[in-house]
Amino acid sequence: MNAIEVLAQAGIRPTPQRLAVAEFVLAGRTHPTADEVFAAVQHTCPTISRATVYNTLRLLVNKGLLREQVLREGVTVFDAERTAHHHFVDEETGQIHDVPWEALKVYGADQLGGFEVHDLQVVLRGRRRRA
Amino acid sequence: MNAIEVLAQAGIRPTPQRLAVAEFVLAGRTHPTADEVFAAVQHTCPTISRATVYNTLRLLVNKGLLREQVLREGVTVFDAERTAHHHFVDEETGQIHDVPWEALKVYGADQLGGFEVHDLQVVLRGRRRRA
DNA sequence: TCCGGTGTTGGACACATTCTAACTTTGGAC
DNA sequence: GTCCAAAGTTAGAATGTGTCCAACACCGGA
Ligand SMILES: [Mn+2]
Ligand SMILES: [Mn+2]
Ligand SMILES: [Zn+2]
Ligand SMILES: [Zn+2]
Repeated sequence: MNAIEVLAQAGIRPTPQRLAVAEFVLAGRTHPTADEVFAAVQHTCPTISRATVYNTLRLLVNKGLLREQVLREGVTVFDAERTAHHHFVDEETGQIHDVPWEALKVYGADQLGGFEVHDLQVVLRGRRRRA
Repeated sequence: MNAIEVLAQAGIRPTPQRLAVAEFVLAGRTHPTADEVFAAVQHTCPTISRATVYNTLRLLVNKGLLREQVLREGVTVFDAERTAHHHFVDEETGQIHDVPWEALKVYGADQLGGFEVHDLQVVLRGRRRRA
């Protein structure tokens, strides 16, 4: 399913700007910031404005096609992977890597009295080992 | 051990400003932002500047007396609890609650090939059940 | 074709944080 | 006790991320 179809299915009118943003952000598994999306999208859509990038990202988040994650200081990153998973943050490069849900087991969350847990993830920080 | 002793032990000259910040931030188990520290500290030290609050917080972090946490969008929060623990973020109030390390068990982190994990925590988001 | 709604744009604004440059305080050296 | 260099503090400027706004452009149905 290509970007046009994805937008159509979500009831989003597929303007060139929205297509450019959606194609970039929904395809990769990097965890780009809004500004990284803006920079990337300018190649295919040179006149796009920062406001439209922010508007489109918010739209995609509200429609459930994209998730926001609070993983880096001072910026929001966007995540096209919508199924539950964990994150490893490389403290040197800032790069964020997905860790599959099945790779880690977390026990005890359902027994935390007083907390109604809507979302849970393990956040790991460290260095990615060079190959 | 009071704040003066803590600062002395870390080799930090105990100015009135630093004492006010340290007394507030090291005592509580809330997870205040820099601005919340600034507001709180003005009661005891009305002339303190934002720059000094930021300087002192960074100093405490660098000396290992305080930790920074990336848990809320757009702001850094500070954490006086230096032993490993997890966090529950109330999505309504923004309040952050500590979850004891022993309350949750995480398995599999040591088998993640390619990642050198320096730090690990479970981040839970949801609503705190009202009593 | 016309028109109202929708989308886009650049710049203004808001907020968190860092930087800067001047001023103040401090703790020895003498 | 005086003096000085180092350390600390300060207000405000600068930077960076994100939102808001008002004007303009586009589009789809009457
Ligand atoms: Mn959200
Ligand atoms: Mn840190
Ligand atoms: Zn992810
Ligand atoms: Zn904590």
